[in-house]
Amino acid sequence: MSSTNFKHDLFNQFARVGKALGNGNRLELLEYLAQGERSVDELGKVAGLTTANTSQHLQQLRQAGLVTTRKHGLKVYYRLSGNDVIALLDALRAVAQRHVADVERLVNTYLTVKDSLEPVPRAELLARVREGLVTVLDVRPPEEYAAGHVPGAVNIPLAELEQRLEELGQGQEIVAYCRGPHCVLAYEAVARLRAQGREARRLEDGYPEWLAEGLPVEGSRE
Amino acid sequence: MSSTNFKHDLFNQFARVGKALGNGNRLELLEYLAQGERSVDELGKVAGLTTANTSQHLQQLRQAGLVTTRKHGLKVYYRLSGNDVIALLDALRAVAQRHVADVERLVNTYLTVKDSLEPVPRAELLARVREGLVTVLDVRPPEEYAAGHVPGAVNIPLAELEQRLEELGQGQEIVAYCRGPHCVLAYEAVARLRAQGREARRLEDGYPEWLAEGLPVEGSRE
DNA sequence: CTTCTAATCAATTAATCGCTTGAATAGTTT
DNA sequence: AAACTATTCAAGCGATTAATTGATTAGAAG
Repeated sequence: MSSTNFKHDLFNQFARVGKALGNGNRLELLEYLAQGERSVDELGKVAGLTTANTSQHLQQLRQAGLVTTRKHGLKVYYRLSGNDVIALLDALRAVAQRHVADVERLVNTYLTVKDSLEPVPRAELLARVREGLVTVLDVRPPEEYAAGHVPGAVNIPLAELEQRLEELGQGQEIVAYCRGPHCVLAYEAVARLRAQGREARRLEDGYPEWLAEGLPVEGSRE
Repeated sequence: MSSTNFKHDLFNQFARVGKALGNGNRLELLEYLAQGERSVDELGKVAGLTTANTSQHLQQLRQAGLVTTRKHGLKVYYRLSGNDVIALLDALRAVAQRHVADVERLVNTYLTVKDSLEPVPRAELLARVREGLVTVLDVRPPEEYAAGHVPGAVNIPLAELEQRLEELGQGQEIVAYCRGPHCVLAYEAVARLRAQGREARRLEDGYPEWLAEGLPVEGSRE
């Protein structure tokens, strides 16, 4: 095999991964899987796709090496192949945010208006959690919280936030997080908390990035 | 706009970048551009594509925000939009190498047989260069070397390596590098140097990663 | 001004992709 | 065993992609 053929073959293989990332629904599925293992049916429901369509997209992701499966009874559970997939997703999103004008505009008009403050770095949050100086709020759905979360985080889905304010330590700053760097839930939570007179900020990125950095995690995920 | 629509729109925009990465020829073009700015014609020649085809692929990359252009006379020069694109390419290749069996096999059967030693970390090479304890060999084509290279690196294209051995400091270890983590040229150079009784290793990854890490660089690139 | 050159544009064609639909497979429950 | 369920498979159809070809545009050189 000549080195040119080698290079072509190799880069075509790399392109398989790129192709898998070239569909919005598949990227959404990857973000949901970054919260923890899920079955096809569950993924279809949360992503708003039919089971058949979900299954086909997952097959694509699997062939590209981005997810792995295990079977239990009738159900097939999918999960990310490793934390490096989280890093890849983050690199993709970072490039898109910096260089794709439509992304910048979407983020500015939908997210930044809700919270324009700098997010709290993970290392800083970890230190403050250990000193009990902050309340951590996880606004994801309960099953995602159960799969794994920042130690000591309180899980309150957005719809219940106003009714459960007293569960969040009085007089403490609240740091909210969600599924990733562009998750509306955390932005919305921070806006609502501030409207109630609370001091609130977002955690930098989301739970998957906390996990990928090797920081301590609570929950059934390991 | 509902948050579901926002999410779909946003992830579809992210997918634009993914799509751009979903073609082997485009990934090769990105790797060549990571060495420095090039014109369409030059890129077509080095990638083995027609100018028209090259131009179309570059348009795709440009619409995805991965490259930018400037025009000088008849020529249009393309360059990467930023170092974060290098990081994205590396994340993609890393995931593919770890999770795509065909990549693993290609790398093992074509690269690892030429050099199975651990590459030299960039920080270590930088320290040893400053102490004059090592010879750095850049095996890329001269125009890529001229666009930017590791300080003090000697540029010898592979075809001239055996004839120009005496240009490489006697009794010193040689650290060779090339275009990126899977560049055949550095692997081949190390194998040939060892066959000549020289002590030789590869630099971890390649020049673009050196640059992206903010380490000192020589050449017309800035 | 004419000729040449680099890049882009536009159209064509075959291949691939995404979604839907319904059948098939494999496991569980009654 | 029959009925139910979760997932995959297979086929169909419209949309999109990649490479080629030739025309067009814009700049340089003679």
